[in-house]
Amino acid sequence: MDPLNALTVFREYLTKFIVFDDAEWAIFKEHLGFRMLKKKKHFAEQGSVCNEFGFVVKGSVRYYYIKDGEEITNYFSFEKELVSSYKSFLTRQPGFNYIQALEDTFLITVSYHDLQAMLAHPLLAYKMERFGRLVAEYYLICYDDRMASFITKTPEERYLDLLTTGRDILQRMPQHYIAHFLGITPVSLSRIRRRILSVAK
Amino acid sequence: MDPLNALTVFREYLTKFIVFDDAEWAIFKEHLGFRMLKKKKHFAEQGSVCNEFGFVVKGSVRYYYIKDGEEITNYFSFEKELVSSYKSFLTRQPGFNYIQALEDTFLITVSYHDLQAMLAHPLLAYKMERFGRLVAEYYLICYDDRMASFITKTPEERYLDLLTTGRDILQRMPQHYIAHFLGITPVSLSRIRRRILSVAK
DNA sequence: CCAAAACGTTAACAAAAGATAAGGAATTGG
DNA sequence: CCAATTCCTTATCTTTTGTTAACGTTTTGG
Repeated sequence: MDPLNALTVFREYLTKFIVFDDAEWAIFKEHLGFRMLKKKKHFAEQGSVCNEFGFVVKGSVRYYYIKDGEEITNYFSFEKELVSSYKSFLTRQPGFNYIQALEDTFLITVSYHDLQAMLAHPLLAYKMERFGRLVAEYYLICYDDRMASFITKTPEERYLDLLTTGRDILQRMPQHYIAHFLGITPVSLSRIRRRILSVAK
Repeated sequence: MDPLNALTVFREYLTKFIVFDDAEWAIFKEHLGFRMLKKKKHFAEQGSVCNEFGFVVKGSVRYYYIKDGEEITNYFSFEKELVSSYKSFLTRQPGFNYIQALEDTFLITVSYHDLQAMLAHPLLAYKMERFGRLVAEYYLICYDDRMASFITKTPEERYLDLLTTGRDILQRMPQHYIAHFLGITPVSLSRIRRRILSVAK
């Protein structure tokens, strides 16, 4: 993956939240890192403080917890999405979840230290605060939608929703990860699929 | 409720996120509203754009959806907490949930229009962006914790957690609201309680 | 290329949750 | 103050999910 091209992709993505002029971008750029994460390697680990957030240029990751010795997948990120163990990153406390590359994954990263430097930089501070606000609001809304689906819908309904909106997840993730993402066991998801198929035909 | 005292409480609460000096506060204050919400009256309604966020000075509210004609309670806010139908407020689209006062509730409010004015005000813009970022990050973390509990825990475990951390909710909310908040039916919560009692003794 | 691991389905049984209804206690609203 | 409503529990029955295990298929990694 060509870093120059990756930067272009990232800058384009950021316009969703904020537009940096060339002078600002020149400074911003200097605070970025690049990271190649081999398949199955971790971006964040339980018990460790997450020191960076990332932007997926190519590849994908899953978020998971370990409960009773078992991995429970919680979330996924794909190309052109941000990645971080947000709580740990923001609070500087050890995190509870792992983030793992599911294929060779190329990331642009910003360390906590560099983010603070940009937030304190006279020429960037205002836009960085705004950027942070808009990103946090964006993810807040995502969480709100997801919480609502857990409160008001059955696992089967959540799976049906996913069928219409979860192209990447459905096509690129193994089913047992999807099951935990929906809040159920892999066996249960397999049964739901059969139920749906038998109704459909 | 005395508005002057309420403003003092609100200013103190805000220091959790940001400290306004007297000049800034003088401007900020002018953008606030006060609202008395009688028991059972709504702060936000399904299908309407939520035009304000609030700060609960006294009282409490619940958030709920209507699904298949039934009310499903999703969340609560008590004294010294913010209230809004966030997604609707932020996106200016009709919201999906109701917010209802559970007792006579006194709120300090900020309209979307006033918030935008403050975000655009030269003397406030920077701190308001920062304030917005920190608030959104705070709630992001709350959502993250709650999602994690739905993915990794059983309803019984979530109720046990609530017993240690949910004083306000347990003492001030009827049990059938708490049940939906935990993602289960009231009948099921009643059974869980019995199960716990029979184990405890 | 092959052995090992991972994956999805199915079955059988147990545990839990949903739906419905009934009864009694507590609350409420004129 | 009293009738009506709301609330919680309990019981019964149905549906769904969890658990464990087995089996065949696919994928993986040396």
